[in-house]
Amino acid sequence: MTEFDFNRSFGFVLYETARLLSKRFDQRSKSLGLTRAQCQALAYLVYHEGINQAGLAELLELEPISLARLIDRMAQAGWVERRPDPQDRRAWQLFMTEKAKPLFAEMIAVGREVRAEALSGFSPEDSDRIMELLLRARHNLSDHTTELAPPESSGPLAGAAE
Amino acid sequence: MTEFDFNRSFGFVLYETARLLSKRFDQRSKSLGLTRAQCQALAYLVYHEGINQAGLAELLELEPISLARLIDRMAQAGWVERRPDPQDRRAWQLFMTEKAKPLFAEMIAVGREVRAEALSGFSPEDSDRIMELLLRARHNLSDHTTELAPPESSGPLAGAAE
DNA sequence: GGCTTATCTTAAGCCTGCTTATTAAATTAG
DNA sequence: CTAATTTAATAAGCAGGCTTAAGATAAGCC
Repeated sequence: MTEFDFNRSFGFVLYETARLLSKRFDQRSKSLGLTRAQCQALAYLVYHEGINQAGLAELLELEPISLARLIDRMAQAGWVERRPDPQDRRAWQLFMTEKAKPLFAEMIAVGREVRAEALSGFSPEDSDRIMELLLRARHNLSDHTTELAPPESSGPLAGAAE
Repeated sequence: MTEFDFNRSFGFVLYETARLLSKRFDQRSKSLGLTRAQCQALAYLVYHEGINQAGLAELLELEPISLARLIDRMAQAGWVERRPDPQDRRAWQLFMTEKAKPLFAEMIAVGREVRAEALSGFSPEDSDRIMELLLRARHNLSDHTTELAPPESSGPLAGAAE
């Protein structure tokens, strides 16, 4: 009779793996002054300048209030600027500051290092496979599961996704 | 020229998937009065009665202080009891209370539901594969990467891992 | 116009995790 | 035995999630 092997419980394994990876990212990115969550928010913001908080929260799939406080800290640190939306007095338009722009190369390098550590010993096929399977799982858990995956679109950081 | 597709960045995808799944678990387990993290701690505790906090933190791969406050809340709620270790006056021995024991079946059911949602549309091979790949990644990110995976051991909840 | 509903943001309060640092006790070195 | 080191637990302070609820504005309907 084998133990309920929580060490092999899907949810626990997934959550721990993500937490350990996030911890590694934060350790390595500490010199940047940006956390993993802030990097992610900035990453989306680059391609959606002027988006409001509700829209960015939608992209990041987190609650608007969670994003609001993330933006609070980033605005405080000078990475992000809030400008009033001239069309909608309830909303802010969000912009990266010039100060934040030089950080992209470093963010990408940190991401690459952490990914390499996590996927050490993975064949290219294994790496592709885990991404594919995670994307499917994320899609299943998403609130808007009817939407399609976003198409490859143009931008200044071609092929950098890891 | 394709965008840096953060939507396909390994770390971001992994983290989001885990967060969405954890959110689902907490939504469904709210009636239990236990969060995902508390369920996980209890799950390990069942098979390690009398373990101290440092040991349990090691099993869960989180920092001792993180576990200490988790245990604070669980002791407060009456799920866990701290008893002084007669051999070591620094340490507590941790025990599940009787009150907590009936919750296991429900915890497992919630885990099963959430897993089914996440892995909807996955073939059995896909399900096995994502677990295997996640376990390898977690092992790579673990602090004690030299240790082997734990063997199948005996216990009262055979084959329940999902 | 006026009412109702929906949307954007934030407040309050909570849980979970981290880093850093402290205290107390056990263990080891000399 | 004593001193130095290690270990168990906790304190303080912070980031980042959540739920629930509120305020302000926009949009839609009559």
